[in-house]
Amino acid sequence: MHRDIDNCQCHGHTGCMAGPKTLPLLDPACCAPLVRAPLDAAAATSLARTLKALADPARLRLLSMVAAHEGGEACVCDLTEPLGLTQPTVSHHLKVLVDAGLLTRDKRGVWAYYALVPGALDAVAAVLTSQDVAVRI
Amino acid sequence: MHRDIDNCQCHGHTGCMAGPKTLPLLDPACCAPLVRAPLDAAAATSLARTLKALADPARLRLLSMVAAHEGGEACVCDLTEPLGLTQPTVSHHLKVLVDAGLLTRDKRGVWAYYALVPGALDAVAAVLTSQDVAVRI
DNA sequence: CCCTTGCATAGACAACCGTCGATGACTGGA
DNA sequence: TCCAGTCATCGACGGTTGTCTATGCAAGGG
Repeated sequence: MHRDIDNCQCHGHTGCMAGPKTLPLLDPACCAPLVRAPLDAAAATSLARTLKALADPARLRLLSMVAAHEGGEACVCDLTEPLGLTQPTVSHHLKVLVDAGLLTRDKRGVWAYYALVPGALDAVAAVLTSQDVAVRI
Repeated sequence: MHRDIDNCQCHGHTGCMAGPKTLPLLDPACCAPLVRAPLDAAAATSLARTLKALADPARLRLLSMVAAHEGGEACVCDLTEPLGLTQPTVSHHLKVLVDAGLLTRDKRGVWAYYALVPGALDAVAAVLTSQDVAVRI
């Protein structure tokens, strides 16, 4: 019943064997898909931290709004009004997403532009799914 | 800039055009991957509810322990001791996962057997990822 | 018919979370 | 130099959550 955590095959998703600092919150969970072997406490805590950042309606909408915005980036003033929340609340949610490694923040002049971290959401999805997937494009 | 929500292509993941009652919490988010178009409030709330059920170390470990257990099912007494939590707490977490549509509960005699809902985690992963994936096996 | 076993529920409590208004910091013009 | 605009931080408040102990309920064996 021993499962091959050691003999891990990474499927090329971001954050796996890609250096020391990429997606730190996801690394422990890397190569240990949820349904293949029991998670140890550390990996569970790490993955839960990332999922907790995602598990909020406002933050999910922020992610999708940033992704759908022209240029793949948006500043706070673009997001406040369509989201229907105050500017401090939007800033707070964006900070949570940045801290979780899901968004990047780029301050240019007076504006702060937020953008998706490429592959971050895919890495979360890869841990959740049991299917061995092939990227089509 | 109009994105094709109407002209939706389902990739065959569970809960999509598969009847009225399968995975109710995921249906609103179906066919609207996070990064393709802005989520409306209802879809965001629905997806957040499912992710909130996942965003806890104990529940993540429970999911993986149930999946890795022999026969793909486990009763509460199998999970309490390795998890290091009391029996009421384990029962509470299992109820949260059942209510989220991620686990099934089958009472046989004195024991309650929990098992993964097939495709439930894959459906969550499919919403999170932007990649058009092909199942290999 | 009792007694043990497995599980769910109820109630309580501390910790955490989402939201707000108020305020401060910084940038770029007039 | 002052002002307007953008954003982050602070402090506060109500609601939610994870955990526990205590208790109830059902099944099965003496």
